[in-house]
Amino acid sequence: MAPRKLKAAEHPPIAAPRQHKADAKAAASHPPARHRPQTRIQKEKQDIILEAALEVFAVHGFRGSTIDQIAEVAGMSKPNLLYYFPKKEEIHRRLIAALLDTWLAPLREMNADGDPFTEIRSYIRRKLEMARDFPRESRLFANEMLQGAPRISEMIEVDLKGLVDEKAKILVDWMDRGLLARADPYHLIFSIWATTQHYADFDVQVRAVLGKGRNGEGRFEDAARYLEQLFMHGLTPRPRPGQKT
Amino acid sequence: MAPRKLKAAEHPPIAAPRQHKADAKAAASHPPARHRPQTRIQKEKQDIILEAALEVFAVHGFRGSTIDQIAEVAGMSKPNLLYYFPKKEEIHRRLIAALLDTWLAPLREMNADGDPFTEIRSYIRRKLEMARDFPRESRLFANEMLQGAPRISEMIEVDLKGLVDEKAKILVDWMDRGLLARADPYHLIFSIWATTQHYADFDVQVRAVLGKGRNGEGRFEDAARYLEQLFMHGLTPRPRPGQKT
DNA sequence: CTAACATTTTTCCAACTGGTCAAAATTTCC
DNA sequence: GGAAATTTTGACCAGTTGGAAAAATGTTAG
Repeated sequence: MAPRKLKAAEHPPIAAPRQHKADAKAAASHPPARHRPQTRIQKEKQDIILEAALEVFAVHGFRGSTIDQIAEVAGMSKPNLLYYFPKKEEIHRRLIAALLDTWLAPLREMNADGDPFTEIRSYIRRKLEMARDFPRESRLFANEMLQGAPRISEMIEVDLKGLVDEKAKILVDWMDRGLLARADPYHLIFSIWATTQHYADFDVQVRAVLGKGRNGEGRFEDAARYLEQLFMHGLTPRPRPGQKT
Repeated sequence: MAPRKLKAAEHPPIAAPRQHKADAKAAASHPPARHRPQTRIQKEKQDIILEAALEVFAVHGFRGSTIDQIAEVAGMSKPNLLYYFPKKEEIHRRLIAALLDTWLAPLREMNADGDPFTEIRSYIRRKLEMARDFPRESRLFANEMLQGAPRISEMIEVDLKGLVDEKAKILVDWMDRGLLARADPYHLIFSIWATTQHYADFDVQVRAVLGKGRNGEGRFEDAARYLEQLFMHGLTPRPRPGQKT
């Protein structure tokens, strides 16, 4: 199939919080979720706050961001914001929780039954689309990693590692069947993460280097083309002398 | 030649400040550099401070770091620290200035007269060594980028862009001569930056995914091997049907 | 030794920070 | 319409933050 070009993907509210299974001490949030689970208005306001928080946290990190900043971006007073999220940490936690899920979705889609190159190409494109369409999410994630992931160590050690282990197996299987050049599957995945997220996290640098020219929109297309070439050629199996089968 | 393994590179004091050409208002620093340029002791203390600041800034970013933290790591009182660097921003500025220079050194070494693959392989290895030996510097840089490079926009728009433009020309020349697969030289450089720096900036993630096994030391070796393969194969010129010459 | 200078510590401060609380304004429900 | 519940605001607070001032403590050259 023709490589579908990086189209403007629908912008799902990536930051939308989702209830995580809290059974016992029924949700620690103050006024919301006491008798009735969620008011329509409450959810709206919370989303506005999370949106604003994403904007701020993505740039300044957790410690570098202030509730006042977030409140201002959200267009409400600080006490009012604190009415919905009694703790600064709670906002951050909600953002991160929602993020990781969405962030790993593209990798989850990598299908063992598909053609390796089609799958990998699709994965790269999806990741690149996410870097383009959700740069703030990417930066939030990067910020967290830079700080040593103090707030999500468990998540990356379980959910993320689990998923990567699973997909690494698929890659190795493809390699075993000679459909893909033999290479370290983990580092292969790392390299896809790195090259795609780079365009979100280091956007300023990319823009600066490419100059003020017509790169404004073209850079993601160019990146897609380049990365596709790099990985497709780089991972094409080549019969080497002294290899069995 | 046999691929020299990633050896423990000498640890040059990357953070060592260097006087930048300030001619007029002779250096804004308070007590230092008034009559005599620099006392031996002053330089020592400044280096200790810069070291500590690197440690802190690299993790928490500019806004998220406090002078108290830096002072504590440096083993001195806050006012004492402020005696050497009257402004928090000044510390950061010095770090960044020294950093960018060192950071671009590997790229500067890429030699137009060398063999393309040797040059690129060396570049990748050097960058990977830097990610391994100077992760804090890498994170400091990443932090600055994430924030939109407010303090170094000029540097990246001039020095960095200039250097990349120059090296991109070399790459294109190699491609023209059929020594290297045709590809966007800018995105080629980006991909090397991304894949190598990833091991410093996302170290926690890399460690978590690779598991608690024997990866502790091996991951940089594995990464080097993998990246070498990816880029060497990915950039090998292949005569395609319908291509002139 | 001691005056001149360099360094360090103590004290202090105004602005900012995350967060509380009760009163006021608004919305919801009957 | 009005009582009850929800949302918003203003005043406030204790701890932190970047930084200033000045006194106290070295250090060094004559």
